[in-house]
Amino acid sequence: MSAYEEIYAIIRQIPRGKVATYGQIAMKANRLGHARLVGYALHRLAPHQNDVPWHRVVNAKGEISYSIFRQGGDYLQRNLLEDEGVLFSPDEKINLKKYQWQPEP
DNA sequence: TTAGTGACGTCCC
DNA sequence: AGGGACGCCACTA
Repeated sequence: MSAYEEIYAIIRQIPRGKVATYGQIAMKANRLGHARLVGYALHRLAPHQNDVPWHRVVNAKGEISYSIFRQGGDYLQRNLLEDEGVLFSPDEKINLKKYQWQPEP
């Protein structure tokens, strides 16, 4: 089981209507402080891995982080989240206080 | 085997 | 308050 598969497994646990931050996932994957790995794992995520809710992963500020090379991707992610009931602030941010996933112990 | 790369987080002005 | 710089590890060619 590679480190990335661990990360994917954790992201799969994010419930519908909630979001998680990269740092949060890194922490649960026993990779404290390695948020970049989480980001890279998602970058490497193949399109057919539809069981991984990648759109529920945002940065620590509650903003959408997406590859700048994929144009329009941010719009797609926002759309998917709004579909699940996650509302955005006027400045395109998510209220983490309200929507951040709090993993069960 | 070595080097390059990549969806972030945090500290310091 | 806002912006800039650095660090970190896994994976591919």
